[in-house]
Amino acid sequence: MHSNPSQRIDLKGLAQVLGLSMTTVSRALNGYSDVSEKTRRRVEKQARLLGYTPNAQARRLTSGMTETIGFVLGDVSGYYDDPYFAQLLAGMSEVLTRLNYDLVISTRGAGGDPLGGYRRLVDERRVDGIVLDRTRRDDERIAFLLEAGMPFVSFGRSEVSGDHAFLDADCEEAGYIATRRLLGLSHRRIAFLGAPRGYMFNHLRLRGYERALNEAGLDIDPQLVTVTAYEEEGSFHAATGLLRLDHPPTAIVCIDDMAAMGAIVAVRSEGLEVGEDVSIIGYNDIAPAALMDPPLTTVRIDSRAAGRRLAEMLLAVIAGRPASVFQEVWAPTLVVRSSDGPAFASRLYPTGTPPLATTPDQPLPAGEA
Amino acid sequence: MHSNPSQRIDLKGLAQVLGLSMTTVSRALNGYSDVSEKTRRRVEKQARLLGYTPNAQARRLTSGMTETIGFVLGDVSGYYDDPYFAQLLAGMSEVLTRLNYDLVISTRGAGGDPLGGYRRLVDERRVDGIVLDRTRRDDERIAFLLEAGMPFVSFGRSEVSGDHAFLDADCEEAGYIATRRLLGLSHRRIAFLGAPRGYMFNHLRLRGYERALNEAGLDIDPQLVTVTAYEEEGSFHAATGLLRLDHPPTAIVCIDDMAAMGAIVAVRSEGLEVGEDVSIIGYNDIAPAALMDPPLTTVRIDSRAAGRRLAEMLLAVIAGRPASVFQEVWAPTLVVRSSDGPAFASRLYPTGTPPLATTPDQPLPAGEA
DNA sequence: TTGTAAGCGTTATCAA
DNA sequence: TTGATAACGCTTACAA
Repeated sequence: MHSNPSQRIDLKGLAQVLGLSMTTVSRALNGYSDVSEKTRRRVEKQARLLGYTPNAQARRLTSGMTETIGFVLGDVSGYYDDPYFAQLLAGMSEVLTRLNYDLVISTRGAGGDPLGGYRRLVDERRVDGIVLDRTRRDDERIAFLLEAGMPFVSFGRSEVSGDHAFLDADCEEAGYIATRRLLGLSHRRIAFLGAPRGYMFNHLRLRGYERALNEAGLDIDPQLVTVTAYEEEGSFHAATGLLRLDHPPTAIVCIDDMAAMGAIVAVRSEGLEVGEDVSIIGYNDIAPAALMDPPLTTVRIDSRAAGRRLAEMLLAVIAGRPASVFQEVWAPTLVVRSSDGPAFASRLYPTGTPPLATTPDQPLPAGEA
Repeated sequence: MHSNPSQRIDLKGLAQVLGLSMTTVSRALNGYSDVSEKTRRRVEKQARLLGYTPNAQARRLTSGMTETIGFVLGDVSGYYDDPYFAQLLAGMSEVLTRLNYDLVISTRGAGGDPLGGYRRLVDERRVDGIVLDRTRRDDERIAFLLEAGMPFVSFGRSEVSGDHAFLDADCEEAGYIATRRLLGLSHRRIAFLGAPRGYMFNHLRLRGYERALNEAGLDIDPQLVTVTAYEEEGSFHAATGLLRLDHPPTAIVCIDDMAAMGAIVAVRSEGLEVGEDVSIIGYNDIAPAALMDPPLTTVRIDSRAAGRRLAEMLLAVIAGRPASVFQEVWAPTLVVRSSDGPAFASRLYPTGTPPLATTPDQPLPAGEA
């Protein structure tokens, strides 16, 4: 493109070559109206010729804008194995790059401070705005950012969510439609394989699950509601526990597809058939979901689109639009594949009548035909 | 921590409060030796009290360092679904944060220029260094960064790799041990389900595959070497093609675990059993690999550790160490699980003698017992 | 050991 | 329509 990349030219140099002042050149390049069309063209041409590009740091210092938004990784062990996360990133990057914005990823940093990573971004003014995910019911990050006056948008709500921007899936609906689907397949003992209770998405999905059950006239059996360490191994163990109950579930609503994978393995290792003896429904619809065996029935949310939208919202908030305007809840959709099936196919309850939550009167160990 | 977060204090303000010059305060805070211990303590205490943190932009402008390294996402469609990528990021972040470095993620940007994203980072001096991945045999990014004088490190070598830092798995070895493993299980018709030829890792792994076959006295059957679009769907189709050959393979070496997932689905949909009729070996050992059905035998490389090491190397190069010192090739390890098994178990060749590459004399369609 | 002052490369204010 | 000049907040020669 330009002659010599190693010999950078700055605004002053460019102005000198053109016989103009830095001011004029700067304005010509930034599309100000008070520059003659002729001058502008001349400047633009020369800039291109000499490969001039403004120094981002200098521009940031003067303008007070960093043209950067931040994302803080959660704890370092296994949280972000989930492909949904890469999709979220890719989606954000798509729109950010278009607007010449950078996305910086940092981690929480050492030390117990869960706010550490956020403090750094805020205090050192490294970013113009922040994206949060995996919100908790009472999320201290939200309080912190609100008080610091840092623009942000969260992927997920919280119970303290007031005047901030967020994008969220309708988690309650997600839990509801998954459970409804299973009820429609005549399942009566349906388990909920969840994440820790503090997470807002877990809370809401569980609520949807409970609502569906109640509407069907069924009680909630606490034994069927589990909380995992939110990892695949955790879900494997949790699912195994469920399947070894005196009255095991014939269906499991899983908090996400990764958890569903763990559950599938658990079902198999108990000698049972997925989609027959035990139905499984996931959440997210990550790429591997369609390729699993059996292909996973799941509740889909488009994380790449979510990433794009989150970035757009944040950029708008940074630009000064009131944050509370941007509060979106997206409807998830059920993607039916093959990991669920009618309850009567299950060998767990050959008589076809699993006991209700409160009346365990038909003991029958798991894994028997 | 500090009194009023909305009312930032800068170096000048802090100096004023302390009755010192900016210089002294700056040096005290940056650990210079020519500041009296007493002054330093006083400064540090006051700084903490007032919640002073240096403005990152200003520091960057003066120092000429951005304290940021860059990573450019490949094309936007499905490349980074792979969990290995999230691991790489997490690993890099771990060490970067410790040193107060940021990681910025950008995309290639619109327009056909494959160097677009890199140009932006380099020209606008947004980063001190760059990490590349998925190198190609003749990688123009390497040439570009070399010429631009931008420090970088690549995850993967290239054929033009001279004086730059890289970390790579021993890909040839990886292809070799996977193939050896299958040969040891008496397989004779072993396919290679690869990525496009331009990729260096594909090139080397294929070489390892070929070497193992040759050492075993077997010819390479071009029909058994496929190139996919490097996505799961692509590998599904490619694997299906392989299985429908007149003389289908009894084993498939896959370019990565995601491809292996596609292959597994293909095997099943042809009515065959994974690990019996057709053995599958993956690469990477992503988290879901152990949870798949059957658990995937794969060649493991620790991408999180790789991420950490890449960051360390890059930081060293940025600090001025000669790049060519940092050229590491890591040995991969075979993780045996259940997706591979002895050739005699395959119903594809009941007589136990699959034809060699050049002499297809025993036609026997796939999927027959 | 501490302070003065000159940058770093922009953008923005105010005259001309 | 254009041009001096002053910020922006920090680091670092160079003096004291």
